Amino acid sequence: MKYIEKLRNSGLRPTKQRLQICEVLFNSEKTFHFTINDLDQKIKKQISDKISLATIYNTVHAFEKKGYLKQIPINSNQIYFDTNISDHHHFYDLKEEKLIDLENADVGPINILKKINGKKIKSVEVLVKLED
Amino acid sequence: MKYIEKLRNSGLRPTKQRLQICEVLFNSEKTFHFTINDLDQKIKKQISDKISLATIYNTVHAFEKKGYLKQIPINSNQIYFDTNISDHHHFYDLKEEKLIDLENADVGPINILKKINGKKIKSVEVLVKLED
DNA sequence: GTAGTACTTTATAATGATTCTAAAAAGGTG
DNA sequence: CACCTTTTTAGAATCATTATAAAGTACTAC
Repeated sequence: MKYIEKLRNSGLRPTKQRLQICEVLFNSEKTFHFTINDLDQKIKKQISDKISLATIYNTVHAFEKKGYLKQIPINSNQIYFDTNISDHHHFYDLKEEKLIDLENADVGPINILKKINGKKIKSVEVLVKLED
Repeated sequence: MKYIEKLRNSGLRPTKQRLQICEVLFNSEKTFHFTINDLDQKIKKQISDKISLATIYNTVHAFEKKGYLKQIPINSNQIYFDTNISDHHHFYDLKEEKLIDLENADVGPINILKKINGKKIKSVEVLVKLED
């Protein structure tokens, strides 16, 4: 299986559940945005075994920590994740409550002029809210 | 009282509670970031009357809708608000879990090249995550 | 392969922020 | 003041997320 090494290399045991979640998350043409609830539904559709909600939470957090998923900073009652881990940004359509990718090339270069002593920049994320 | 007109002009009755919350939010030299819990604490310290938590929620949402407060897009278990409603951005210190204002001038001009049909840009918000 | 250990999964309970409810209180108008 | 509408309130309800602790599984050494 193609995800066994990936998991092992990052110190995660390649359990059946994790491999199945990898299939759902990473085995698709396009990257996508999801909430835990979205993912739970998707798993129910695509996987015949049942995976407990707690495991889904654990796995998503583990994958995020390892850098296989990114959280999308947005105010919502649920946390949004992205399988696109490249450096990029988002549109947020307020009416449809939908996220749309915004590649780095679609945003001019961003230069943060202010420096904070002893801290370094980990990421720069742009959220563009859209209305009709 | 200086906030009576402000409230009346936006169609909100100037109740005792709303005026007191205005004092706490807007009667300070500097703008600040807060969660509902932060605000609740601040009110308890500064105001002798008790204001119910439900009223604080109602009022903050009403003020946000009227444009007197802004939500800060950030993934957290609590919603962060800002009394600084000018067009600006934020640093987020991951370790200290603290927000720091980033004026527009501290960020180079941002040019969103991609257009979405039938939608217009309402806001562009930048979140810069900081680590040690 | 087996034994031992550490990690993982699981169902369920607990937590905690936010929203809902419906009754009491207060503001606004004539 | 009398009336109607808006607002406040305490407490209950909701819902995403996290904690718990027992059972199951992966890995390592022999």
